[in-house]
Amino acid sequence: MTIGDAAKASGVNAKLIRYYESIGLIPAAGRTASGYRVYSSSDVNVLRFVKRARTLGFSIERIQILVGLWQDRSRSSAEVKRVALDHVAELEAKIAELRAMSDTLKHLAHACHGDERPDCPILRDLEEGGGSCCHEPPPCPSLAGRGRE
Amino acid sequence: MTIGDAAKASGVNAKLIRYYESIGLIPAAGRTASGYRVYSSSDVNVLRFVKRARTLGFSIERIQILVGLWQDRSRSSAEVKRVALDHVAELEAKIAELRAMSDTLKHLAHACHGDERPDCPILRDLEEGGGSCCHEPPPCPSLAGRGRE
DNA sequence: GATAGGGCTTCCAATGGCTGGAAGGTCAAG
DNA sequence: CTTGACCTTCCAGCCATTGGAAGCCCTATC
Repeated sequence: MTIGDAAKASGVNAKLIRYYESIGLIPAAGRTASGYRVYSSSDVNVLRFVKRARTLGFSIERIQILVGLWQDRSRSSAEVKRVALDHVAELEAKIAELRAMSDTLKHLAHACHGDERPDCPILRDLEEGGGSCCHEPPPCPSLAGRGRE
Repeated sequence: MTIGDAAKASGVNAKLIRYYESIGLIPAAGRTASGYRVYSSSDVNVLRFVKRARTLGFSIERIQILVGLWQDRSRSSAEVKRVALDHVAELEAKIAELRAMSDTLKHLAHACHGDERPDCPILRDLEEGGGSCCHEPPPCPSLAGRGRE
């Protein structure tokens, strides 16, 4: 199997296969006399494993660990589960971060008329650093210390 | 004000200020005779605007647009709102993607005993490409509707 | 045997949004 | 005058790819 065949069989781009080899995620493939990389069906299985893991958002670093565990018959499922749950924790943290951004912006956009007039709470928030998302008429002197230190 | 002062006042790293200048996000600062960059308090306001926009996850490209609208007195709030809602849509798409990953992994991790035995549904999923996350003997047709499509 | 095409090889560069370091100039205080 | 904190530029790296250029290999056709 050439790299192109392995790419088709695994769903991983030939270019990406070379990259994965270059960073040591997968072992260096064998070569023909003329220098072409040669792959077996078990190499393709590894590539598919990597592809699926990437689809689930695992970093290359964690995939390296997972591949190692996968090929280690004396692994414990606890080890695998820990890697997975570490990743879940990172995903959840990222989701919470994006969720906060989105909610803030939805709130601001909701308060924005979205018409031809220039007045806009979104820009006001960006200008003021988000300190006072609610832009009430009273000049709120209590906010004097807002964000400048 | 030197770049260090502007950094302190705006909360944007001096290095990042130079970077923002280099990519054209902010205009090139004035210089002293000896080549030091000089900033005014309005420059600091721009930097704070950029910082807040980055905090809300806006791309540099969109921040450029937002800064332009901010400084355009004849802007319409509709333009600003559209930029914001485009960004919200991207955030929501990303959240959905991460949510799907996280849910799949949580499901798999839940099914994993997490003990000293090597048998692990997480690795099985990665191996099989996620085609059959439920590896039960019965093909569980009742689960057809939930999130799997 | 020449040629055309596809696939393979390597290396380099770019993406986004920074961050770090090296090598050197500048400035104020002691 | 020296120290040290600041400033300057440039280069390189992070993550996980993707793209392109230049050139070799292999097969098929004429």
